[in-house]
Amino acid sequence: MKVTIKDIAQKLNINFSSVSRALNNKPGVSDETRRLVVKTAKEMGYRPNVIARGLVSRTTKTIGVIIPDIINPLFGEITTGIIETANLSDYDVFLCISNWDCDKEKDYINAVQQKQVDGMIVKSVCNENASLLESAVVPVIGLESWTANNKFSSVSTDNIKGGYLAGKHLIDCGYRKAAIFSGPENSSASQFRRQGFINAFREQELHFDDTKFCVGEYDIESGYNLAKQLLEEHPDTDSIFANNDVIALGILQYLEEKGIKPGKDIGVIGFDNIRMAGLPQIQLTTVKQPKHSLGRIMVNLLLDEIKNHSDKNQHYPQRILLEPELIVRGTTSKQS
Amino acid sequence: MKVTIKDIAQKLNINFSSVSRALNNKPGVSDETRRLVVKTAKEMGYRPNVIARGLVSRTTKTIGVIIPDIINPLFGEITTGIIETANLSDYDVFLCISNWDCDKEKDYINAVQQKQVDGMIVKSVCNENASLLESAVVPVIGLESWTANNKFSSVSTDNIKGGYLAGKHLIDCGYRKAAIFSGPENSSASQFRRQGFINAFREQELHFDDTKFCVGEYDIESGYNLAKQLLEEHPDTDSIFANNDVIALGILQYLEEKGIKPGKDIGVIGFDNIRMAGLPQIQLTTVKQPKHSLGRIMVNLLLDEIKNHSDKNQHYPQRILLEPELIVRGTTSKQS
DNA sequence: TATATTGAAGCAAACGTTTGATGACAGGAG
DNA sequence: CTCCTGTCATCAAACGTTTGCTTCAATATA
Repeated sequence: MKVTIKDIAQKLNINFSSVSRALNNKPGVSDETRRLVVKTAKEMGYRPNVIARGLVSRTTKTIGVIIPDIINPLFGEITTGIIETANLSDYDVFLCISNWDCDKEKDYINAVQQKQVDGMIVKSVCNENASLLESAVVPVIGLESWTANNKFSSVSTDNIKGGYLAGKHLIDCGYRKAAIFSGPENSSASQFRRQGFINAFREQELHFDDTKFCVGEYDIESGYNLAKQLLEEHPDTDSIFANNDVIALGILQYLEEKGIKPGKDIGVIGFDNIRMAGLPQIQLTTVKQPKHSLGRIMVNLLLDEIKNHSDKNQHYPQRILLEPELIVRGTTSKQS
Repeated sequence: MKVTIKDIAQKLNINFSSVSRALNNKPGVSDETRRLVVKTAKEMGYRPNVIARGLVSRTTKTIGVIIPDIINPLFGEITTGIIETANLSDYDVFLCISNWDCDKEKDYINAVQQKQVDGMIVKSVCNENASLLESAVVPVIGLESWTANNKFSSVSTDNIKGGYLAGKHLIDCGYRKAAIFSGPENSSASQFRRQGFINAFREQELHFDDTKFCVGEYDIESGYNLAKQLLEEHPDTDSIFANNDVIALGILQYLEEKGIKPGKDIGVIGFDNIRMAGLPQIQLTTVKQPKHSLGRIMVNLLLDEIKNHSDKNQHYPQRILLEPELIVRGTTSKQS
């Protein structure tokens, strides 16, 4: 049976509030009773019921995390960063997987609030939920969800710069007929990456052919299918910027099957720098995101907002941008 | 401000218990008040406080999941299966990452119980925590943690059979001087895989050289390092059974760098069948685990035990074994 | 008409904590 | 000897629900 504060009090013939104060190191109990309480609490195997505590303190030391996918190692690493950082401050994490589904995301946003989380971190997959997030009763940190007049803070890799790095690198290598493979969302992330990419082309007074902006899913199959489709329709394409590494892996799969050599016959650059990208068999050129840092910084920001949540008026949404980094490997190379 | 059941009651000038009954479709309220309550509850944006509800119902509709690593896609897929299945029954998931650390695992086991989870799923990384799990106040399902006299149920791929499939396949291909690369744990999983593997050798009256049972971590680097070490010390090794695909990827990385052709010069077989294993550049022969099913079945088993948790006496720990499947790809082939 | 039956509403306890208010008692100052 | 101060303990309310019990009026039954 679960032992409560009252069980301890009864056993010691004292009032249960003394037990509470003793256990929480609050003043108002003599050293002797305190020692005694602590001792018997341990003996009886007492574990505070944090949900009862939460009822009165109105905090649960829990944050909700809503992400679209946990199999993609990008989110795996970000989530690891989130959980590790949260744990340092004794917070636990409700993990929810929206599976890129807008309705499911909406349900989760409501559900975690019902569970009285102290705050949430959301990688939103659609704009329709923006107002739901803005009207949340707890602080919200968005991952890659900055829009012009955001009501909540957001952390992201600098996607414009990341896109630019990708574009610039392709140009430097001599590629001129590039394509972009984007994920499904019309989120800021993919727009910014595209924008940065095109900026790089403009800067050199080069033209990016908009018909080569291809939208698919964020998975291997999609990369494979888009590559097939694109290269059949536009065989002159000389390079592809995949919006994430998983898509790029799909591209590489198609190229391998067709005997097209990435880096030689066609340039491929990804985004994220998941671990697989560095394998010698893959050697994917990519733009690195500081994945663990993203998680860590989001949590720190969130905990800070939780702390100051009472004085609403002094809350200004922040936008934090982390630096991307170009990682050059074998799937791109100087064209002669 | 958060709106409570009492706010609604006050607005409607009725008692708050009627509101509760109305909202929960319990008898004892007239249809008219029920309609009225439901309507104003919606208008006022009422969201039940599930933790207060949990205090009285003594359940939280939450399960704790403790796994060692979320970046490995194996656990990513299992976790996805867990979360999706749990959600179907309106359960949420506390996700904890032990990072293969025994102490951290212990802390988590205690922490999730304090948070009053209704049950937990644990992939334990060390035997020391067995008693902690057995004395848990809530049902526990182990992932790959069956021992002779288990007190809690456990779900696992049939690792003996999986090991056997791997061994048999290597033998069928003509490999005779095999090595095993194991993860760190002395858990049942790795022991069973080894045992099955050796059974296959015994069955053919072949000898497995025990000095080639190598213990490392479950990551790419470890696979790389073990491969380097093994092949320098035992250059006659003709095949390696990696206890998971990530280790195998590390092996392939080493082989690639050395110009050794997997499947031709040396056989490599993994375990899990993560998605990367099927990439044409990788083509890793492996033993497939039904990852999503593992998650699903663990949750169903757990929810069942939660339902019947009251009558302790009729609780018999079950052991559920799922079928592994050999997936033959390019890193093994018939030797002449 | 008197009594039993029903249905709807209200009351209050309980879940396990935290915490402000109150009380008892001792020791020190005047 | 009285008054004040401070320490430690108890009391009780509160957090937001659920739920058993009671009350009350209206209706049905005899």
